[in-house]
Amino acid sequence: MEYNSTTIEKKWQEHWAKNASFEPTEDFSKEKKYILSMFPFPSGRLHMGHVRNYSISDAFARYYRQQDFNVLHPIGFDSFGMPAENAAIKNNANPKTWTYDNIDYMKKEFASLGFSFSKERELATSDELYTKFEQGFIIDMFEKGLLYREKGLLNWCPNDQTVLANEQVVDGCCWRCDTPIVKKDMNQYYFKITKYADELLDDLKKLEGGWPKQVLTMQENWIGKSNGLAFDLFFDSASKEKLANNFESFDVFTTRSDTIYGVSYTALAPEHSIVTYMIENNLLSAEVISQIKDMKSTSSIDRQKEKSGISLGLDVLHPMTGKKVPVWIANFVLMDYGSGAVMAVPAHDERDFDFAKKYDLAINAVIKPFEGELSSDCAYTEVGELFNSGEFDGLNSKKSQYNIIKYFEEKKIGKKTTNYKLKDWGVSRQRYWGAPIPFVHCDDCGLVMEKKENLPIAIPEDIEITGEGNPLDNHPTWKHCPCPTCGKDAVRETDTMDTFVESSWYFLRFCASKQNWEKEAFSKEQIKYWMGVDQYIGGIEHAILHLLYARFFTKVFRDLGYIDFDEPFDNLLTQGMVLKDGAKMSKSKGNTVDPDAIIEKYGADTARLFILFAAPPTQELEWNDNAVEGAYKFIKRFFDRSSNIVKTQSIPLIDHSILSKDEKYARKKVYEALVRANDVYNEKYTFNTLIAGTMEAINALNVQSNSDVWSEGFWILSSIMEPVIPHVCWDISSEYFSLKNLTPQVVVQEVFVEDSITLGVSINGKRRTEIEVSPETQKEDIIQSAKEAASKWLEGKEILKEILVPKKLVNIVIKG
RNA sequence: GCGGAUGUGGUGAAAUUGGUAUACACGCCAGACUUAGGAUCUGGUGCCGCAAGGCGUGGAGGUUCAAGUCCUCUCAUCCGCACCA
Repeated sequence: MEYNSTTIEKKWQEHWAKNASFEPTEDFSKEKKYILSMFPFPSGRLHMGHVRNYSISDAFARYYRQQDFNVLHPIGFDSFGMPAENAAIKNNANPKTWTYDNIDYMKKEFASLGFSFSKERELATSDELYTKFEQGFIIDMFEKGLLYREKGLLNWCPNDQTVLANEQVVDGCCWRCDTPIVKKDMNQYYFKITKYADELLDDLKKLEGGWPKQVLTMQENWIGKSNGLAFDLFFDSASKEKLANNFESFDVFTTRSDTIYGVSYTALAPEHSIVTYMIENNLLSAEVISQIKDMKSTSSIDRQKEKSGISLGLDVLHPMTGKKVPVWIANFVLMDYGSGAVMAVPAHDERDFDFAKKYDLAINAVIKPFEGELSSDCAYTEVGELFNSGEFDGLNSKKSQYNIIKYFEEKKIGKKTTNYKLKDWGVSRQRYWGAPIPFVHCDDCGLVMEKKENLPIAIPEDIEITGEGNPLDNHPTWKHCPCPTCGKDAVRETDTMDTFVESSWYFLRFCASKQNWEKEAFSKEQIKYWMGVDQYIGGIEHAILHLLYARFFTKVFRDLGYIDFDEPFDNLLTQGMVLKDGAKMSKSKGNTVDPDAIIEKYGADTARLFILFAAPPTQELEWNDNAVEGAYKFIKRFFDRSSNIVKTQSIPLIDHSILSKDEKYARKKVYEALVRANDVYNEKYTFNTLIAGTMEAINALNVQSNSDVWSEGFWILSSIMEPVIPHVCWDISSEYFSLKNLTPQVVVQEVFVEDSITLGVSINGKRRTEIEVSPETQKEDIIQSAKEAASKWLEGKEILKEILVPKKLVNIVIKG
């Protein structure tokens, strides 16, 4: 029979659907594996990145099913978000219709690729049931003080007309549409992720080994913990007077307490409250005010180009010397880090140095190198010896930090402080297609949470999407509701949640079985059994955003008593990108390959085989049409050779000793592939080598004709390849083995016993020739024959040493 | 600047973790079968050299009987963060 991918794949996809082959059991006594790939946004069609992602997770899921684990391999859709709304604006479609149509299409694509997802637990985060549970969690978090509403300076995307979290601002631009963001002062809801900063940082240690180093480092940098000293700088009396005694002092933070004696000026962020006060009370000239305004409206990228500042005409008193120190505004001081004010030590900080040079400010050196001279051309930022530092003179600068912080603490003028780059997670979005934040604004009661029995607060479907303003806000009736507390007329919150809220707990929802699907988000017992995720697979682009938020939610849910573990994902595999012509596949570059077209031409098995064969999963994958063709040819050959199998219900018993050399070699290659397969699925994840091993085995089988060896070979090979090319393997397996070989395979050791061994012979480590010996040959005899074989190179030379590496080589060390 | 990674044939990539470098595949070359093939099959294919042989894992050193693998320095590329006080 000729290989026909379409009929074979259709046949087995129908079989799997009919038999619900991939549903996990509720038998919690079985060992489990939770295999999860990051769920897709329903953009309309799968792209090759998706195919790669799910081909990897499917290989794991199918392997562990064969190994008799209870496997959970769920799929869902991260279906809220702006593209749905943008599509609606563009095509005058309804976001819900658009989304669910896309989901239906993508589900068909999943099926046509043969992915073994659990169907029962399929979900879309825009489902009202999902919203209901999520809003319940939000209320719980609010009650615990982990969600709060506050006015703040926010990242605003003028194109998407919404606020963005810090994590969603990439190079000063919107992560979605690349529009430069602007700062906007408005009310916003925040998750108190900073409360967990230390734990999120410390627990990265628990993930070592299971997560790629790169991701751990990125999270560590993002949290950005630094230790230092915080203290107040007090104004002198003239300055206090200027400020009408509204300000006594301001707070600064430094990691370089050792440079305290070198402070020669201080700098405030242009957004600092003292600056704002001075502007509002006409303490600055019109020209200065306009300069500050310019500074504020400059994007963070442009601010980096050149340092600029303005003297405020104020002085503070140096905490150690009591000398006057001028106060400046500087564009490089960021309002959202520390207190928005710094002490400046130009002698030992490059930024401070540049600024001091530009504005001709004093440069007071207080650290000198242990050896050599201090240069005045640049800031000396290395460790050295303190001088001009009062009682601390002569100390090692690094070590003196301890003494100086201690001094501040004893005098009660400052204290040891830890700062983080991590900010609270702003979650409200001024958009329609999201889960409403379940709060109500009441004139009498203020901000009130919705009652849980009223959940979900679903979004209305009869909306008009114009692209201007928030459709929820514009809806004639939706936002009007009774106050949950006093019953008076009140107004609903019209902000919806960041879609990253949905993806922060979907992996927990997947643990819920269909029985209690409606009743509860998940049960403790189910969570206890299924979590943590044994293998999580997704793109590196989520290294910070999603993966940090999901870790945060896990810790919050633990503290709320829903779960009792700290980390959600035991192992993380970050797949590489799919490239074509050296660039990431993207519509804008026009270098995409449509998975549907590949499936139609070659079949899903070919697509999956190519993707897993062309590169290890963590590396970039370069698309190559010829190599896809090659994968197709291999499957055809694989299928074609299966005609050599004799039908059997169990693996054939073979007397190895009577086999020919070729037959023995073929068996060895088959079992080598099996050994490699176990290695790959359990440890290395380099599917490319497993596939290469199978190809070698087929090549070796092909030069012999023993039907038992063929049958045994296919019994094993179609088992280990099933996770990769499931359709053709099920077809062969059902035709010849009644599917009985899709089980754990036992490695037969006898095939590795060789009749003779080929050893390389090296002289001084350089390979010269080889010898063939029987496995029983004694060391002396082996070396003797090695010498004979290499006599040409040994003539007249003095032998210094003879080394035998069993089964590998002989190395003879000679003089000269 | 800080951090993380990666450098192996014409190409994608292997190398049992210190033991015969380039498995497997793509491409290319030759041959067979063909009216023909971009189908199939067989063989060849790191570089230099007629050969013997020499050279060869970004580069330079080092450790070792033995280095793609370990150490030191260095170069290049990619990714992330970045005026973070």
